[in-house]
Amino acid sequence: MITVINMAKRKPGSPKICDCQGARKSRRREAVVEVLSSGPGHLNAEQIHKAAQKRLPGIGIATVYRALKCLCGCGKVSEFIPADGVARYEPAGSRAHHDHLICTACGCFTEAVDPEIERLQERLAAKHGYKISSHRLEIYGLCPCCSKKV
Amino acid sequence: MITVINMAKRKPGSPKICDCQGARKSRRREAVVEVLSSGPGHLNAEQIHKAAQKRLPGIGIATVYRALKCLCGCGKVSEFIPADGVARYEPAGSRAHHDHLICTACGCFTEAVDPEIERLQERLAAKHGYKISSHRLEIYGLCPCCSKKV
DNA sequence: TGGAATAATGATAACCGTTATCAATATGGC
DNA sequence: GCCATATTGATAACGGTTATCATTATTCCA
Ligand SMILES: [Mn+2]
Ligand SMILES: [Mn+2]
Ligand SMILES: [Zn+2]
Ligand SMILES: [Zn+2]
Repeated sequence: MITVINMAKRKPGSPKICDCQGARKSRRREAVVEVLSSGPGHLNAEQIHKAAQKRLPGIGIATVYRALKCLCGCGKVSEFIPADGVARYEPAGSRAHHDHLICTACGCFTEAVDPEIERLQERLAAKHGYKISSHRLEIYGLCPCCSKKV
Repeated sequence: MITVINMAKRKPGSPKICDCQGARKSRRREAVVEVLSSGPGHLNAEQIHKAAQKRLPGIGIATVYRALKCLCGCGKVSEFIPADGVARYEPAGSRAHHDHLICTACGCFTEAVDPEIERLQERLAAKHGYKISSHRLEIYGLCPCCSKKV
């Protein structure tokens, strides 16, 4: 689920949300964006931090978390939290919605979308009188690679 | 996702998994089962602890967590972790699989199943060469009650 | 039935991902 | 350059969960 930051509730003087919100530019946020857009998707904060340190050796983990919140807030990045409870991040904005197949053996992520499933979710929600704002579908199992290894 | 406890890896002398596994009977585990089977579903550990204390005033939170792990391990209870990261528990065993509609306003849970969605998930997984072991579908939005209040 | 073996328990420390705090630093408009 | 303030890094705090360990409860069998 994408963390939506409520702009209205921000205290004056607190950090701006992102470049697109009139905030100042910073090399750290740029580094985080570069890591996300160049590396493989579905990285967690620690992995992003390590990758960012190769570009900016002194960057702290708190700054990475702040940048991620920032970038999620303005839609450049999307966050999702799989069953292990550790948030993963992937570039968003130009990328379309998708669900995830997650391998229980190697932990890899495969992106997938079934338009019919998406439609049926709307139907299911409507049947129960719900107005959908978002959904989360994760399928756990063995990826093709790990299936062979058994 | 149900936490599966690997019996083969248990060290000798460590607590047995559950009554059904040859473990000793205990009033605390019984109390936790009673709370789960009598109360509303989708309670978290803290809520279960409070309810259990009304039956057994001295019961500790650690025992509740142990009992829940126990009961999940032998299939009497199922655990799922929604987007807030806090595990919820509901009686399982006799109950069939279902997905959840979760209200973003009041936090209530509605259980729902669409057989077609279930089938299409299998198809989607097969299309990507996955062997499904489990899945998680959560739909977030406004419940009928909260929709009216806007 | 009384112990011995050991499983279960409660208190609490530890853990881990994440967020808050705060003094120091970087940025941008003038 | 100067000032206002946004950003930063170090680190403490947080919240849910798990590990530790001494004490207590349960089971089994002599
Ligand atoms: Mn993805
Ligand atoms: Mn349920
Ligand atoms: Zn795999
Ligand atoms: Zn509601």
